[in-house]
Amino acid sequence: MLRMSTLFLRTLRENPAEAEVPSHKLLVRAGYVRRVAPGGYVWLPLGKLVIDQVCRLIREEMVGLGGQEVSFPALLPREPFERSGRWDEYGPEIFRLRDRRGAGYLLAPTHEEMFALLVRDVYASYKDYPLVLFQFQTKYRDEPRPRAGVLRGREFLMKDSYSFDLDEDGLVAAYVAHRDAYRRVFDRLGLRYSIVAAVSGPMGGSVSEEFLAETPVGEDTFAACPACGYAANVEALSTPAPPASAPDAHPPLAVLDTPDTPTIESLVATLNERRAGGRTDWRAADTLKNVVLTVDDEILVVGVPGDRDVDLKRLAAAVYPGTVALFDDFAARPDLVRGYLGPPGLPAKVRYLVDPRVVPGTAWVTGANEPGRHAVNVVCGRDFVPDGTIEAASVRPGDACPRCGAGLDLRRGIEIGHVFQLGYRFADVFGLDALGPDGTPVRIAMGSYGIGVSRLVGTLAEQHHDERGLCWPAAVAPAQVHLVALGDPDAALRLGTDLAEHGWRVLVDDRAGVSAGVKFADAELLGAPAIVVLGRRLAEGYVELRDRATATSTDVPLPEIVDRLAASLGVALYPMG
RNA sequence: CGGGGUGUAGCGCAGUUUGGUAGCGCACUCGCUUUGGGAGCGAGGGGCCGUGGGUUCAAAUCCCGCCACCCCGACCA
Repeated sequence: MLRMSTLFLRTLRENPAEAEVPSHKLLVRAGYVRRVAPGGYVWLPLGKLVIDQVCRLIREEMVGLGGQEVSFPALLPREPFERSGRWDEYGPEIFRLRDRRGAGYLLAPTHEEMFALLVRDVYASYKDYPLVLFQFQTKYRDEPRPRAGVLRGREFLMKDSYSFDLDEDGLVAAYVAHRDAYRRVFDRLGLRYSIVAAVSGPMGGSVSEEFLAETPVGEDTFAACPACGYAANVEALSTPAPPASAPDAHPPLAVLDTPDTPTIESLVATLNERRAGGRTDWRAADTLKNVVLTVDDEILVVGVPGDRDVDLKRLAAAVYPGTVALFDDFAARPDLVRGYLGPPGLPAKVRYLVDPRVVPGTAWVTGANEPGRHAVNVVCGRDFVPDGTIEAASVRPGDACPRCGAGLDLRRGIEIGHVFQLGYRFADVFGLDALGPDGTPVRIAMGSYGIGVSRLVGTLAEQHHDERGLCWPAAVAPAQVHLVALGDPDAALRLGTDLAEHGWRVLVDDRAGVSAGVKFADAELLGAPAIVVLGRRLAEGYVELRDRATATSTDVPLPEIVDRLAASLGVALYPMG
């Protein structure tokens, strides 16, 4: 039982100036966290209780699928990460440091290497597998821009687990078990989320899905199909290609003078003014926009329909692990005519990739590679042949679902979990084998599965709050019952002790000399799901039971309060500690 | 990385234009009153004015550098 009179807590009446998103404002105002560094937060007693409850709940599910808990250091030697290539691949996101002898270390952004090495060193036989290990560990990533309180920090708590199997079927089974366990975790937390196809990034491997909690402040955009339920991160979304048609069905290519038309908008206006090709219905979608980029040090030109932009995140995912940047040194490349680029006549050595919508037989308006000139009826497959296709065009609501063709919705979400079938990437690097029954080594297939625990707390606050404050799900609330003592606190303390003995986490506001209004406001801000007021009707044997989420209240005879709480909380009970 | 904004007590802010010993609200301490929706009166404590340099008799205030935080842009061929 916690007592407000001694709890290390000071609520704030006003929002912190630095906070923008609701969860950040409320977690600071309600005294759950405080910022101590860019992207670094201290968890105060109430916040720590929530973290612990979330960990407990996740741990139950991980143990439930056969996982065994370990704990690695966050401070790791650099060699394993050099061997896997991620010392370089992760780039500036890794916090690197040296010890007094000059040896290289890092603060781990994730632990695949270490788990692969550990299992290799401990296990040797096929009889040892399958295996799932997990840990709760602080991760460090030098984010370019920490944001939104605990939603994107540079130091954060993660549950990461790793599966080790003798074959691909075993890996799939472990993957499915994790996916199911994650669904149970997030369902028990009352989160609204979607499981979406994802790109793997520095993890490598083929199959990966993200769990995205829907909220307007989310940093990930994903496409969801209202018809068939398909969902994918926009970075992983594939574009259905229209059927190819005969390239000869179009009039021959013609070059027009189109002065002062460096943008798609100005080009379309000019085409319509000039009645180019006898038409006045030219649209941006009739043009082919050619964007010059660099991938590492190589120049890449990407062609997308003119009504779309190149989405650098999608492009980066498509060319990973290459690093993408916009090309801007046109002065050094006079053969790349800025504003008037087109695929026929591009320098031969420049790689040219197009959006999947640009199929053979489609006709476009493009630059003619001369200042102030464009070409019409530029037909793919006749006038130019791209080097390939690439998923780089921006995704828009209504784009076709790759599975069923219906129009997609675009939504925003926070990545709260990610599951990967890594396959053999790390096992290959470290020689992770088991000796098989026939005496030959069997390479171990790995999976990697993460839940951002500290981010999850921020996400819960984001999805469970109202204008008065937080509103925790009972499963992880720092207190499931908040007792407000309006007169002498003795009765509340007795009831609190009683409720705690029934297994509830209880917070009693036993502060002396604090007005009822302040106590009510604090109770609503702190967000316990059930609030019990011991006030004016206590003498008659009644207390008032308030439901934080619905803001409804009823007077309940004192002897019935335990049953009423059990009914309204409706969850399994977990004793504090 | 670029642009904009902001750094003054634990929190929210004024003061900077026009240099002259640092203020308000909340929070905190003490006293009296009040006690079911952020109470009243009175008396207090607490600040290297982000940081380093410069100008000046004198700098929160003017000048230069740096750091941090917030927002926007990461952008179109």
